[in-house]
Amino acid sequence: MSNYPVWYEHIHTCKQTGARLGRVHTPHGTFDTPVFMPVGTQASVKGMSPDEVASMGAGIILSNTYHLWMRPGSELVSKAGGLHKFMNWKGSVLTDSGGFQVFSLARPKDIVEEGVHFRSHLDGSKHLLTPERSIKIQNDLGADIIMAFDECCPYPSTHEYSARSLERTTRWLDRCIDSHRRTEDQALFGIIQGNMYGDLRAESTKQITSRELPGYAIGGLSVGEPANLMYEMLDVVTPLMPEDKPRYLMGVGTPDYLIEGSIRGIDMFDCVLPTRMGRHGTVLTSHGRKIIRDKQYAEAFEPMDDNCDCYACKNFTSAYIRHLLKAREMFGQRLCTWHNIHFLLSLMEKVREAIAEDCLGDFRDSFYKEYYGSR
RNA sequence: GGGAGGAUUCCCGAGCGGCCAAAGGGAGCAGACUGUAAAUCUGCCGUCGACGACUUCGGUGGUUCGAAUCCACCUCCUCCCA
Repeated sequence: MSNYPVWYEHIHTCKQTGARLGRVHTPHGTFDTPVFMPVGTQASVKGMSPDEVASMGAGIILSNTYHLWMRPGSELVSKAGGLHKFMNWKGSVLTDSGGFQVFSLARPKDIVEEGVHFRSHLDGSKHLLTPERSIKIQNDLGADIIMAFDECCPYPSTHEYSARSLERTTRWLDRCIDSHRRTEDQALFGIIQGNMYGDLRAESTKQITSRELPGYAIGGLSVGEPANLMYEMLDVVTPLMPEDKPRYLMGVGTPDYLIEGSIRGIDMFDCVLPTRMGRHGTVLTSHGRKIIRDKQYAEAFEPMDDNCDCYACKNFTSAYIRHLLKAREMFGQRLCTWHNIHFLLSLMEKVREAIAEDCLGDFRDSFYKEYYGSR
């Protein structure tokens, strides 16, 4: 069917919006797109067992090169038989390259042509992460999809810096391609950068997609810029991307971004938001965000979301879950996480149905009406 | 019966003459969270018509320009000796 270990099967394009309905095939199964990928940075979706995550319908999860490199070490994971076996996840896995850590780690970081000098957040020890090393680690981890080592430059950044950063990301991509050793069962995705500059985004897209790869990602968005700016960038980039490869918008996960991204032709999304927010006591519902920890839910003897059929909503009341959260019982965090992941997975399912029926625009309108409310 | 210590804002607990509406915790309240250094972080937390004013530190009186802080008595706790 394809020369790649991971390939995209296009099923339908929404006549109303142009959104893509598809299916991605990997060595560990297939999943329908647009898809939301829960994040399990340290080989675990925080608080959830793999069975629980799978039972919600997740076909693919994310994990992280940097974290697993620092602990327990990629050789150990390799010895264990790879990430899938190590964590007993039977679906697909995507590993991020550590590129995002270059951007997010709040400590002196030295970005040079060779790579990035890091200090471990665990013990302060010094390390150098390079494109070659990132790929080697990801080869050891054994995910189905691995990501190029890129530089995700912050917002705002100057045009000049963003341009230099973009060029470096492309050079790093070539080094990733050259050092990739498991091309038969691991698909390497390139990452488009360019910050918030249309011309740079276009240039980066041209450069990255000129390399023959099984998929492409858009990085460096959703880093604090206004929503309109992100949509503007997507409108520049997605039309320039090949139609026969999956398109992954990195780090995006609010319901509105997922819908708007889908409309703009994105196939894959990931975000820590549902798990982190869940642990912090906030849930996404069909009626908008609810800080379930707040006093207003103290006597809410009803589900967090009356339109939800997740384990938490089917079995427990807001009042009970609020109590668990206030009492710092971990089950409360688990239930909120459970609900949030389920919420986004089921949102994507509805998005896919709407694409199939050529009415994603209508779906968006009715979803927003309910989510943001007119109350 | 004798001796010693103590009572501080919801709780614990600093403070020991002015810089004290009173440290610091906890609890409470509100908010943030977008390729996870995040079971985290931030703000508020005496009252008010609030960049100022007013009422507080067991009670009542004193000393002092000025007291949660010093003195006297009272109330209540705790501990030690009989």
